[in-house]
Amino acid sequence: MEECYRTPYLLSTKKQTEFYNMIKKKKIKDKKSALLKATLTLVNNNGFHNAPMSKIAKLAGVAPATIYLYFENKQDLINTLYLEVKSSFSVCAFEGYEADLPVKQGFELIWYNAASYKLNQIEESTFLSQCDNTPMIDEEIRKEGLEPLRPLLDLWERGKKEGIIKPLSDFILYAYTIYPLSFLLAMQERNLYKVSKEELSETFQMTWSAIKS
Amino acid sequence: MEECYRTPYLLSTKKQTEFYNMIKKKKIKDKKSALLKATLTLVNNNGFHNAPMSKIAKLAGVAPATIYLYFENKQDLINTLYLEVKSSFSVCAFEGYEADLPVKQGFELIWYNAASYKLNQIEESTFLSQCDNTPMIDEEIRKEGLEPLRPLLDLWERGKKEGIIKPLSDFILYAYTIYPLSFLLAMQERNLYKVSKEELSETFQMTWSAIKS
DNA sequence: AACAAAAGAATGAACGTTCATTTATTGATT
DNA sequence: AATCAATAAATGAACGTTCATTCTTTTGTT
Repeated sequence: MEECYRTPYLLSTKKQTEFYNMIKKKKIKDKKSALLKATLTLVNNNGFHNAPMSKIAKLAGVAPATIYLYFENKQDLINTLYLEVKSSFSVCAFEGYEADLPVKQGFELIWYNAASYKLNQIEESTFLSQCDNTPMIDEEIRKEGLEPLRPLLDLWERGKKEGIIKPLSDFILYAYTIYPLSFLLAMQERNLYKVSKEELSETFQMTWSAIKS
Repeated sequence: MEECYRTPYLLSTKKQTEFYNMIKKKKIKDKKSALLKATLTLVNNNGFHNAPMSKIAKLAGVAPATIYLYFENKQDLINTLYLEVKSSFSVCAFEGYEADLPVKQGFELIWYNAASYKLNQIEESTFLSQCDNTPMIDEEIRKEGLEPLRPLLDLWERGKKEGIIKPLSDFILYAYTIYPLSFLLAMQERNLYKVSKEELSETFQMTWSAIKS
C-alpha cells in the first residue's frame, strides 16, 4: 500500500514533482471513478429516485460535500456516468473491428461484441437500459452518447449499397440488432432467463435474417 | 350538467337507489382514473423521481390527501397504473384474435395490433417502456402484468409444435417480436423518427423472418 | 506558513403522508 | 316535502423526514 506511493528519492526535483502530480491525478481519478461506480450500483439497485447523494458518498467512502468537488451537481454526475458507460460499450462493441472487413463479417463481429457486453457487463448494461427510457438523462447528452456508434451506421450504409442489408432506416435496423439484446439482459438480470451459448448463435441468426436483404 | 344527475323520479325507490349507486361508483371511478391519468402524464414528462404527489393531485384537480382515499400510497398508485396500462395493451393486442386462427395469421394479427398500440397510444406505451427497466415497479407486480399475454405464448407453443416457429424460449421470441416496437416508439416519441405504413409492413417481415422456422 | 482537499454539520426546500375539519350525501323521522 | 342526525368524501394545513447543496472547520501536503 504505502510502498506504492513512496517518494522516488532517486529522481530530480522536477521529476519528483511530475511524479507527485501523476499520483495526485491518479488519486483524483480514483475518487471520481469510485463515485461513478457507487452511483452505478445505487441507481441500478434502487432506481434514480432512490439513490441520494448521501448514500452515493457513503458507498464511495467520501463525505457528501466531496462529490461537489468532482461534479457540478447530481445531474452532472448522472450525465457523466451515462456518457462514460455508453462509451465503454462502444469501445467493446468495436474491439477488433476494421472498417474494411466484409459487411457480414464485420457485422457479426460487432454484434457478438455487443452481445457479450450486454450479457456480461451486467451492471453497466442495466444502467444503460434504465437510462434509455427515462427523462433522467438530458436529451442533449443522450445524443452525445450516440456518437461513438458511428462505425456501425457506416457499416450499414455500406451494406445497403452492396445490397446485402435491407435499405431501411438505421433506427429500424438498430431495433432488430442491438435492442433485443437489452431485453434478454433484463430477463437475465431478473433471473427469469439465461441465454446459452447455442442460443446466442441462434439469436444472431435471427438478427441477420431480419436485416439481410 | 345538472341534467345528467337529475332524479329519475319515474323509477321505484329500489331502482332509484340502484341508480344513485351507479352514479356514485361512476364518480369514484372518475376521480380514480383522473388520478391515474395525471400520474401517467407526470411520470412520462418528468420521470418517476419528479412526479410528486402534490403535482399529481393538482393535475387531477383534487387535494393531495384525496389520493390516499383511493390508493394506499405512491407505490400502490404506480403499481395500479402499471397493471391497468399493461392490461389495456393486452386487450388491444388480442382484439379480434381467436385461438383457432392459423399460426401465422394469428401472429400477424396480434403483431399489428401491438404495433398499432405502441405507435399510437403513445402516452401509455411510453409509460410502459419506462417501467420496463426501472426498480420503480415491484417484481411481483411486474409478473402479474405479464399474465394477460398468455394467448401469445400459447400461439407460439402451437407454432413450435407445427414446426412453423423456431423452437426457442418465449423470451427470445418476445425480444424479436414486441420489443423492437418499443424502441421505435421511443424514437418516435423523441421526434427522431417516424415509422411509415410501408415500413411497418417491412418491419413485420423482419419480425417474421426472425422467428419463423 | 500557505494552500487545497476533504470532512461534517448545517440549511432550506421538497417530499410523502397524516390529521383535524369542513363539506356533501344518505336514510330515517316527521 | 322538510328536517336532521349519521356517515362518507374531500380538504388544506401540518408533520416528520429526507433530499441536494452549501458553509465552516479540519486535515494533509508542499
